[in-house]
This record gives sequence, structure tokens and C-alpha cells, in this order.
Amino acid sequence: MVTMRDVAQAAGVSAATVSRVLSGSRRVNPELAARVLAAQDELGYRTNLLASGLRRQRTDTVGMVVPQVGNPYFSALMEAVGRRLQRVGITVLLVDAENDPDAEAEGLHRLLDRSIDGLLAVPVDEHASTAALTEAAERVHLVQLDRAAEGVPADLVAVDHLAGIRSAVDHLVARGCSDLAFVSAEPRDSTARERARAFDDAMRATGATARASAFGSYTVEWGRVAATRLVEGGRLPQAIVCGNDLIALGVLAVLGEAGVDVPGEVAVTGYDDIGFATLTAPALTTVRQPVDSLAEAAVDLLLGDGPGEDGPSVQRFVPKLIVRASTDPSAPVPHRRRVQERP
Amino acid sequence: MVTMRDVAQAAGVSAATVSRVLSGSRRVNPELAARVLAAQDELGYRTNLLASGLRRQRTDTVGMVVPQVGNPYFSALMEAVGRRLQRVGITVLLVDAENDPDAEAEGLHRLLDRSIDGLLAVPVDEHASTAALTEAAERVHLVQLDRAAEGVPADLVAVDHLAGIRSAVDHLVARGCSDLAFVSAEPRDSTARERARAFDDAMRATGATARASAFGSYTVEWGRVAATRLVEGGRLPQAIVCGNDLIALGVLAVLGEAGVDVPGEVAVTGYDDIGFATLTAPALTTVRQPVDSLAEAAVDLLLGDGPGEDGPSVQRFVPKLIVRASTDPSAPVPHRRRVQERP
DNA sequence: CTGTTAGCGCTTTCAA
DNA sequence: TTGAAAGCGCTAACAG
Repeated sequence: MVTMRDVAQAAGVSAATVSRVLSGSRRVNPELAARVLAAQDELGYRTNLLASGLRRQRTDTVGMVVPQVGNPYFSALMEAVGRRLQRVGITVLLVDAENDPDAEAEGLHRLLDRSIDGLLAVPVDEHASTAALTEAAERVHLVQLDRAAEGVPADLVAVDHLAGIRSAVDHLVARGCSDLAFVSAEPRDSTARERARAFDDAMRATGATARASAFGSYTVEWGRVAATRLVEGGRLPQAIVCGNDLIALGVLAVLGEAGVDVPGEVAVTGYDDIGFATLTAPALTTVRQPVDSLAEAAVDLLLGDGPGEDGPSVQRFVPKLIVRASTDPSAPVPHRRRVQERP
Repeated sequence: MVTMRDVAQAAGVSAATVSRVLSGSRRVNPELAARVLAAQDELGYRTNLLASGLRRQRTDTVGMVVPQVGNPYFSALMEAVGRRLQRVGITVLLVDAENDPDAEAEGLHRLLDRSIDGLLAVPVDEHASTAALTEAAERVHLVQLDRAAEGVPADLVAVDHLAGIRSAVDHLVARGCSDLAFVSAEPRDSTARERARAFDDAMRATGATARASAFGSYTVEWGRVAATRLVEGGRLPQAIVCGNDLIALGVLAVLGEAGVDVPGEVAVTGYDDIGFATLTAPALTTVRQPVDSLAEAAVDLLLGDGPGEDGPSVQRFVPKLIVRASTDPSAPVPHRRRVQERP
């Protein structure tokens, strides 16, 4: 391994000078600097970030924990966050919680033990994630993203799901649907709880009738199961409001296989607007989450000073309903040559 | 920050003893050990992995670089690798190359500078990735996964695309298709090149006729564009062989919008078998890549000794054709309650 | 079995 | 402006 001392020796200067040249922390005689850079190039020297981090007590590294890497919504979030942080020279250490609070807790420890400068977390569970995140918040600047865990003293950047679900329901009601079913994930995380609550509120506000809500997980498979039950149950609702797009994809697949006309017999809405939402037949009407805005706000908070005297802040972004054919036969067909949208 | 010395002091022992107890590296008087553990618990001490890594010259951390986090095939690979490494107590640092060799090179440096113990790479470009990966191979144990870059002295774990494409073509020909079109990515990475080559070979071997192959990128959007051209070109081929599933999804969407009957008028095959392949209408016939086997083999190599005297090894897995409705109207409809397959 | 000591590679005082 | 020296927190070698 080539060390800074090697470079110093080759350049005929002290290690301190090499450090100064490479970090730009102080003015150095241009001639010496040139020798240092030449020596570095010659030897192929690279700074050892372990040693540098240990000494500086900063690593220019932040951690990010997401519930599931394979969920396209989270990968979009990861991409958006990664791009933003790369720009300011910060590396992201990614941890997949595998939808399991224990794996999440272990992942958090792995990150913290590596002396990260900050942490972005999308908590798996509103309650089960609290302990590990609270501990994390004590050790490092933490920002919660997309979801919150109960009682964690950290800023939150999230989406206004009340508005999101409401926009979907309003749209459906305006199109004449009055008999709705809600299919979503068990309200173990804050988004699932808020969306469920929002659906109930919207029912009351619009006077529409709701079937008993069906709660499972944010997966295609659950969408399939729930839709199968509805199909086999006989009388279909006029619309199925899904808690996320994966569920909606499963629902659409089953309805398609069963020969149910969408949106003629049943309208379907999703939530997230993942890339695949334009690919179903019919294309999926969905609530688009502002991934870039979320990532930007979260990163800004993370690079900022942290919660002030008046406690953690909460930032909510209002999502936008994207109307497609699954609720509206007259919705524009995705233009064939248009670049695929990726919110 | 609470350090090992604090724990030592609280337990009335030396730092060395604390280190021994926590790492289990040597026998320690049980009574002292108990005091150490109590003190650790009391103070909430956690080992500083920066310091530990610096001293031990090992970090129990490996890096992984993938072309694009958002591509479901790669996220499946990431998940499989992550699960395997977690089991042996190794943390994965993930870097997204954003399909850009420059970003990839920078990401590689970020990883190497963090003293990773090993590196798993899926090279973005067969040639443009060579320099950075060769340099990486000199600094750390490198294993190439899924794709190879030309001339990099590192083991490779990949898929036998000759067999994969051949199985798709044979299936189509057996079903009576003799006029085929190949739609894939520009052969800038090894998989794209090998699949293109395999398609040509298969044409010769089976005597089927091929349209001029259309090369773009491994994206839904390129699938849309290419399919639009075919549709507008007039006489459609009897089958479209796609270089990956994303392309196939785009192709299916356009054919669907154009009212073309699949597989009646045109059969379509994909490659990868991502989760969404079961969700299209019709469901997609595709070549399933053995993600778990790839991950297992790559991790085993990474944890092993590296290339021996006789140069880098190459391990090829034979993928399996999964026949669904996009090539065969009599193919079994995905069972409604079956757990979603994720290769 | 335990403690003392040295040093991983770097940055940052402090003196010159 | 530059260099010498100390030390970030940990572990391995060496004594005892």
C-alpha cells in the first residue's frame, strides 16, 4: 500500500505538506505542490479514508436505510438521493432493511459503527423501528424520509397522503363511482396508516360507500389475492383504490385474467407512479409522489443543522393525481415515442 | 463519543482486555469479561470500525457496483448478494454507476479509498470500464458479475447467453415462427454483445430468417421505439426476440396499443425474468437468469483466494426458458394465488 | 491470562 | 510557509 509518507519521501517534503496540498487546507509553495502532485501521480497514491476519517472525525459519508431495495419506489428514492449527494462529494452507504425491523436495526448499527456523518431513514415500521432509530438519532444527524417512526426525535420529509388519497377518491366520485374498495398494506408504517385514515376521511367527506378495507402488504401478490377475493365475492365495487402501485398491478392482472372491464366495470387507482404504471393495460391512474422534491428536501435537512430548539420539523409535499385509462377511457394513451416518465 | 478506554476504565481493566472480550480473539477471565460486558452495556459502547479497520487492515466490508439501481434485474442481484454476505457478517457498500463509465470509475474510487476487502462489479461497458476495473483489480480482490469488461484480470460469474437466446429461438421456431426480429441494447456491454452474437448463431443454426436487428438500450422506452418502427414498417415479423425484459415490456405495450394480437400475430420473448414479466397481458415468455446461483458463486469466489496461477476463471450458468402466454396461447395462466416469482 | 507499548495512516496543532 | 510531533480509537506483539 502506498501511503502519504511514501509520497512525501518521493517529493522530498513532509507528510504534513502532502496533506495540505491534497486537501487544499492551506497555502503551499506552488513548486512543492507540483512536486507532490507529480509524486502522487507517479506512485498512484490515494488517500486512505479510514485514517483520514479517524483523524478528522468526519467521513463525508451518509447512510441510507430503505425498507426494500427491490421496490421501484424506493429505488427511485435511492437514485434521487444518490445523485444529489454525489454532487456535493458525499458517498451514500445503502442498507436494505428487507422489510424487517430486526434487519433494519442491525443495518443501522453497521452504518453507525462506520462513523457516518448523517443518516437518512425510511422506517420499516411505525413502532418497531422506533427504538433503533431513536438510538441512531442520539449518535448522528438523522432525517426521516417518506415514513416516520413514532416518537423519533428527527426531522421528517414526507408526502401529504390525506391530499393524495383524497384526490384519487374525488376523481373517482366525480366520475360517478360511489361504491369503493380500498386495498392497501397493514397500517404498520406511517404511510399505510395515513393512507387508510385518508380513505376513511374521504368516504365521509364525499358520502361514497366503502367496502371493508383489505389490508395486506405493499406487494403485487397481495394485490392479486385481494382482487381475487373481490372477484370471487360476486358483486364488484365500482372502483378499487390501491395503497400503492404494486398492489394495483396485481389487482389489474387479476381483473384482466377474469375478463373484468377496466375501467368500464371497475376503475382502479394506484399510488406512487412507478415507471411500470404506464405499462399496464389499461395504463394506471395513480397518485404521483414527488420523489425528487422529497430527496432534495431530505438532503438539505441532512446537510443542515438538525432540529432546532422547537423540536423536529415536518415537511409535507402534496402529491399529484395522474389520470390514465384505468379510471378514464378517454384518458390520453401514452404517446408512443414519449420518454418514459419516471417521477 | 464513548471509547474503548472508557469501557476499560469503567470495568477496571486495560483496553486490550476489552478488545479481547469484544472480539473474542483470546480467552479472558470470565469474571473480567462479565465486567467488561456490563460496562459496555452501561455506557452503550460500540466499536469504532474506522479505527478497527485501520489497525486490522480489514474492514469486513465489500463494495458492489451495478450499472443501474433502478433496473429490477440488478436490484434482484443486489438483494441476493446482500443476503448472502449479511449471513457471514459482511457489509455491502453499494454504488450506482448510472450507466455511465465515468460515474462508475468515480464510484470505484470512492469504494477503494474506503479500504473495502473485496469488490463485486457489473461493468457498465465492455471497453470503457476496463481501465478503472483493472486498476481496481490491482488494489483489491475483484469479481466480475453478470458482465465482463475486456481484459480485466478478475474472475467472472456470468450466464451462458448463447444457450439462453438459443432456447428462446428454438422455442419460437418449434412453434412455427420463421421470420424473427431481434431488439436489444447496443452491444457495448458483454451481455448485449453475447446475446446479439447468439441470436445470429441461432438464425444460422435453425435456418430462420431475421429482420435487421435493432439496437438501442436495455430500457422500456427503447422497446417502445423499436416496436413502433416495426408496427409502422408494415409487415410484422412472426416473433420479436428482446434482449431483456424491460425492452419486451415496451414492445408489448406498443403492440397492445396498436391492437396487434400477441402471440397470434406476433410472439414476443424477453430475457431476465423480472417480477413484472408475469404481469403483462399476455404474460411474458422469457429466459430466466439464475440470480441466486450467480450471487452465490460470485460471493464464494470473492471470499475465496482469487485467481490462481492459471489466470482468471469464468463460470457460466445456463439460464432457463420460462414459457408464458406471449409465445403460447395454451401456456398456463399464472395461478392467482401463487406467490409472485422472483428469479 | 493480563497489561504495557507501539503503530495502522492521516491531520493538525505548535514551533521554527 | 514548512516540519516535527502528537494523537484519532483500536488491536497485535511482547512481557510479565
